[in-house]
Amino acid sequence: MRKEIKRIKVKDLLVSKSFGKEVHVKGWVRTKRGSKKIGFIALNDGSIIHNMQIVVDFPEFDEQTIKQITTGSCLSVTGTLVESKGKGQNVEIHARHIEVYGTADPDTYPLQKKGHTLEFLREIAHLRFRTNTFGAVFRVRHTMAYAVHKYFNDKGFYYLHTPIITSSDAEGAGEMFRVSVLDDLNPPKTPEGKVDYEKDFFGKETNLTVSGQLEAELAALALSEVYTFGPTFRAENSNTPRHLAEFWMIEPEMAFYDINDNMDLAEDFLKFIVSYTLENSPDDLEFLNKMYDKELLERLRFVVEKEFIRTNYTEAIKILKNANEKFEFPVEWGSDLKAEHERFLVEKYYKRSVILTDYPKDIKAFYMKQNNDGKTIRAMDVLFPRLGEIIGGSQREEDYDRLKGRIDELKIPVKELWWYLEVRKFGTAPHSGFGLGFERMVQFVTGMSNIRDVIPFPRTPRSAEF
RNA sequence: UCCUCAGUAGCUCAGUUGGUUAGAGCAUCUGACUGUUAAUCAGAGGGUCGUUGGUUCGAGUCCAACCUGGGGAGCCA
Repeated sequence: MRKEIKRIKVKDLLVSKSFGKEVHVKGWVRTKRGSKKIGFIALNDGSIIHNMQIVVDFPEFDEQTIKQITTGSCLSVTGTLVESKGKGQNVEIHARHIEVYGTADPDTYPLQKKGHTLEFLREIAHLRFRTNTFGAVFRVRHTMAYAVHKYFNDKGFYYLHTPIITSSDAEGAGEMFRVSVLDDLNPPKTPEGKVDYEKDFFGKETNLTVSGQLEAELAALALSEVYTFGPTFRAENSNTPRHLAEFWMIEPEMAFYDINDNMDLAEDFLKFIVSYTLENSPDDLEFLNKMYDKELLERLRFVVEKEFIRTNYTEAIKILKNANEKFEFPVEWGSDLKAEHERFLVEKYYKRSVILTDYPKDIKAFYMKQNNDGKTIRAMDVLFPRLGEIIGGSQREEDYDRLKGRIDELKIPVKELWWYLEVRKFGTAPHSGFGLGFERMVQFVTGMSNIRDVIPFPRTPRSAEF
């Protein structure tokens, strides 16, 4: 029985200087090439985008083992770490012993050495992690998720887990997925003939959450600063490269923050996420820059370095009206900005990230703090190049009467929201918050143009495979 | 959901005004090569042309519906 040497990750071996030492590495074969006598295996274990080159003197190994080493197979290799004689890598391993953990039949294994389209890889999402691209994307996604927690933790925010099953559809943030255990063929009915949700698991109609904001506000009015970071669900029939039915959203909520504090936080937060990722995932970002988007790194640095433009909705309307630009949708004070308008402001007019504030109250949610002009509310949208709105937020209406008034105006059922109103009755405070779609941020940082390529297993209309 | 483009070998694509037996590159397999870098060179195998129906002597090609995917729009994060 051979004495087992501890396995070392490729990432660590590539910078190792322990030449001449016996090492142990495990991973998946990207390519095998060579002649009858000598072979080269590119081995990747996901720890880094780069591969470890394994040099094999074929005559020293039995033919059966060598035959099993094909693209996609999984190996455990022991050998000597040496300085590479070839160009393209600094170190390599001269194999002494190879164990094949898992074969990958070349006739049926769908991944080749050559590049594949992202569309094809989406159909084999269970295997696409093994490509350079998706390895890079999901390592970057991790780095960004970690950066989110680090940022808020360092600032004294508490990570709050808001419910995934909810009974309030108060925000009106979109169509919801119903959660029910009722017999779908023969549900209990009320005397009026409607489905009787009193008989359902929770005794009322429940859905998957579309936002954790309302609950986060409750916590903020006690813990001061909290944030959520969790799955969010929208049953909208949206078929675009920017929408998912299941996505991850980040929602900080802060007591004693006004709209300006809120903007400061949003800008600082976005810049931190980008710069942290630039610093901690340089190899992956460089790869994505080279393969998919030649201006990616430049754009990321630009976001970090340049101050965001801050202006208000009314000013934006003026600019758009005076713009020498043909828009498909008309620009009128009171109507919401369309994607074309947002992109014009960001990409053509200011050529900067933009924060717009003070939108007309009728195009925004009921909970936003009303300005004294009676027409606008203290909303803020952060607009990014390519993506448009990446953050939507506001100062919240903390005044009980004004909030109640708005709820009544919009005929929102108060009975579902008694708790939300009650925190305005007891020790209310000015407070603010915003929401960020995590995948959209990952899109921005990785340069991936389709949101389905930045979440491991995308859920979209008519698609829930894997 | 609307508009638009596409679906041909495992992958990426070509296929003329409708006309004999549907092609290429890569991948795969076999062979050659003692240091390769998406290795190279030679040969071989590989197809219900998305599905169904229609027009026609004849359909990969024309028409219709549907399915799947891309892009744009709406909804939104």
